[in-house]
Amino acid sequence: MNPRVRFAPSPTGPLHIGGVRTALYNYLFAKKNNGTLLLRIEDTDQTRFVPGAEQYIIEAFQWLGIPFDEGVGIGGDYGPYRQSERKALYKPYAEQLVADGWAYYAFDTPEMLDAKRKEAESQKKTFQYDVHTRMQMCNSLTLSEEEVQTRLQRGDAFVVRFKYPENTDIHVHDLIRGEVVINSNLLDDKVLYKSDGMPTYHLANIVDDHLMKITHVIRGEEWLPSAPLHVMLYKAFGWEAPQFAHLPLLLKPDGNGKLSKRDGDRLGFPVFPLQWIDPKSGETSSGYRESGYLPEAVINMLALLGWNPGNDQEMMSLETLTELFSIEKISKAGAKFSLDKAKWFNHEYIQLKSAEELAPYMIPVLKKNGVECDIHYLQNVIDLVKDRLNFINDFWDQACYFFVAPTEYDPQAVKKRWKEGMGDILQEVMKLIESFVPYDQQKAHDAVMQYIADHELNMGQVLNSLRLAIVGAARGPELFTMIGVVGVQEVRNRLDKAIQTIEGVRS
RNA sequence: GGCGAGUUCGUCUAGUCGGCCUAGGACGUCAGGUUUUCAUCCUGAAGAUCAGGAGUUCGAAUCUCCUACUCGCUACCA
Repeated sequence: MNPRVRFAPSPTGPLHIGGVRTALYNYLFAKKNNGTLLLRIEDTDQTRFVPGAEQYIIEAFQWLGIPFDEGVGIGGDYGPYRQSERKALYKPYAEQLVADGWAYYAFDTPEMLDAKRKEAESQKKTFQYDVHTRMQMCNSLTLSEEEVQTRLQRGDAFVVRFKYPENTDIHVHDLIRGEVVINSNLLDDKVLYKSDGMPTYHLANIVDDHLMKITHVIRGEEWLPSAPLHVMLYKAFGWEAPQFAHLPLLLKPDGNGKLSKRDGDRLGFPVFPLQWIDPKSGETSSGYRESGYLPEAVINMLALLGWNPGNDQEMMSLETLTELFSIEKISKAGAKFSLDKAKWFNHEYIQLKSAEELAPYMIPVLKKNGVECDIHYLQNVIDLVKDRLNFINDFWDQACYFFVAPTEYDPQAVKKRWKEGMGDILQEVMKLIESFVPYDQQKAHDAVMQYIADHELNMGQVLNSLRLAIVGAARGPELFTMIGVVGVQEVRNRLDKAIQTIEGVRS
């Protein structure tokens, strides 16, 4: 049977990069095995719902190039795929569990539970609603049948809690961690169905995974502690449980904690695929897309954070990753996010792209700086500077002088290169360059070199001074190539201006 | 506190069921080289006694046990 896997985010905000990796692994696993990947939105917590989050999630995966086969925004035979739209479906399952003795109604109010917790705390203990305490609480196990019915009919608030069997070892077989065993006496009777008529994650998850014929649950390690509950639920329903794989966590670059929303802007890298503006606070969180990352680079980097192909290969397209992916090679320990490595990946992926492919990315960068230009000119410039780009957004910093003449000249470079009388020398050099019409890079180069040799000039000073006039600093690509791209006439203009500015100040 | 998981260079990791590991690669770092400049690029170097301890064994990063530390969970959140 072909596997069916799901990515099931909660629309409580922007999609975390750790979530992206979880989705990616699900995708890779599905594709590798000719399976199906579906997107389910788990919006059972109405209090945490954030408008726009769902759309954000869909857009993020579009940008990343991770397509879903089924689910919200796509459709499919197992919908609806939004849990809020499946609300009515869960209650009978909760009731069935109660009827079968796997769960019970609990009428304890939040205040009562709070009091219990405080009381336990004062004795330096922790209150847990479990096999040891449930008979002291207000529920269908302790109340009479009539009382329970009365309360239910009266419309009293209630929740449904899972009733763990006593002293039973629960085995979770995890594809990454192997056998995990825990005794039921240690577990608390989790709420399955809330008083607001919504299921909790646990119930909705199991019911939907079953109904949607999910074969493999690949999710974050934070779910490992509740996995025993989930296997018990499958047992209680008499359903075959899917295979579980709990992924290692993505850790923050400094310290050891889980990578969180705050870390991104604190450490200078995005934690979200796309920029996100919080609808309530208006606070902006940066995204990979807006920071100038290529989706291919983000995917490659993420794939290697907790997985490897078993050899030294690092550069891998989504297709290659799919080919090579296997759950067995997923590591157990959490992985720290590394900005340097992310930067390196992005640099590599930019190099892989042609100027034609890169140009569409650069046009917005230019626009932001008030520049519009010919596409061929742009491509020429890209060819010249792309090997020095780590991010798309570096383009302006690395290439602005191709579009706007410099107005300032790096004083350090001026001091070092532009010696007395340089203006006159450059006038001569410029005349040589202008003598080739149309511009001939090789000939111009040779002529200038000859001139420098004949006059016993310092090559570094002459050429860098000319560069200074064009760029405004001691940087940039090969001089004569650059002159060809910028254009001789423009170089002439810039030189005149530079001489005027630099020597004007001097005299 | 309880429960669970994890622990190889600064970071990501390789290390198939013990020997080929005097622990390999990549990022980063450092040093050279290329270049008229900067960046790129190339070459090289430093860098983990495999968390610590005990055991099994002719032989352990690889098996067993103990300890330590880190993380996760411990909500009518997911």
